[in-house]
Amino acid sequence: MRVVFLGTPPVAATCLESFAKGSHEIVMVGTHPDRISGRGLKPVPTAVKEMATKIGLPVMEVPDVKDPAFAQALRDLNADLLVVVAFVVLPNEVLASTRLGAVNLHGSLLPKWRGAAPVQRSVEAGETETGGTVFRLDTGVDTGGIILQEKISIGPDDTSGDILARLAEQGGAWLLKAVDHLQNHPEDAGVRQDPALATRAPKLFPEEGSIDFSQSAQRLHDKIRAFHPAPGCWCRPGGKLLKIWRTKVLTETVGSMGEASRLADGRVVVTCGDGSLELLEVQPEGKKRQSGTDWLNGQRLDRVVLS
RNA sequence: CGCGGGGUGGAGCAGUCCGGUAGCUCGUUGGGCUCAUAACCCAAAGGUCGUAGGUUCAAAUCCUGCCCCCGCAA
Repeated sequence: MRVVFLGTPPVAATCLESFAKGSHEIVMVGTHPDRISGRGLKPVPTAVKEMATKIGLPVMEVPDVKDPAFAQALRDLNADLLVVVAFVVLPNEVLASTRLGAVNLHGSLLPKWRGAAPVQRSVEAGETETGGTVFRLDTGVDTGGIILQEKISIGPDDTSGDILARLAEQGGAWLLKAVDHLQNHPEDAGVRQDPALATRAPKLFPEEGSIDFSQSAQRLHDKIRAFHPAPGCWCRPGGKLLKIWRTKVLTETVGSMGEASRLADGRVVVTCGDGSLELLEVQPEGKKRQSGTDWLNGQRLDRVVLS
């Protein structure tokens, strides 16, 4: 089939790479324009653009999906299907621009965790299982009929980054399978989602990563995993930002709540509301990531109040 | 020219404002103590202070250029 691929972040790029190895012809790759980003505010191409360029596919930058010119450009491509991974909500005119509409890969077991951050929210909730869903796009947010759904497990120490990598690894194959299916059954509208089971997965914001050490160690551990590798969880000992990247849940506690101190063997732990967290990897403002032990070594103190 | 922090033995840091012996917490190595140990005691090795110039009797420290790392913001 003639397909147009739409996507932006690294996960989508990895899916594109493996999807491109299938038998379908990718007639165009659409992605966000280069963004002013990073230190120095230079324009940076999206991961999808870089991947498309690398494997020699034509790229189209899409500043605004609601622009009629976009829908027209798609119609001109005379494609059978839009394959969408982590893009934006598409208007009807765009969905109608191909023969069979559009399919999307979403990082959850829909109808659970609809929205921008399904993987992060499921990790934060302490779930042990999630997955990927390929469904037919409609104008709602992740509401369309389900073509295919695959499960993956979430380990007790897995981060959002780990799960996203796993999804990206398999996403292309899932998309291929779904597109093959639609090629043979173009009329299949997919399995309807039960709205009663739907939950929301809103985007993570940096300020939401603030750590309250009165919460249980397990809950904080889940949150820290969810916010890894972005935007990160943090606290402000002495007013300066300290990111907490990796932790381990311990039952033993030392010192008072919110206080980081050294165990006899050198491990650094902070007491929480229920249990404690060993600080495996932290990052002071303006510094590189380092082990909790290294960090406390440099503090010239035996204990540091984190919050 | 978006804002800001940083580069000092293997690691994390102090010292820089107010130039004058290279310091702290660890790690490593050797020895000791111990039934034993990641604990404790003793000792040792290990540093062109990012880099190139400048000022000075003297520069980690003051001045200038360059390289590299990171946080915020988007």
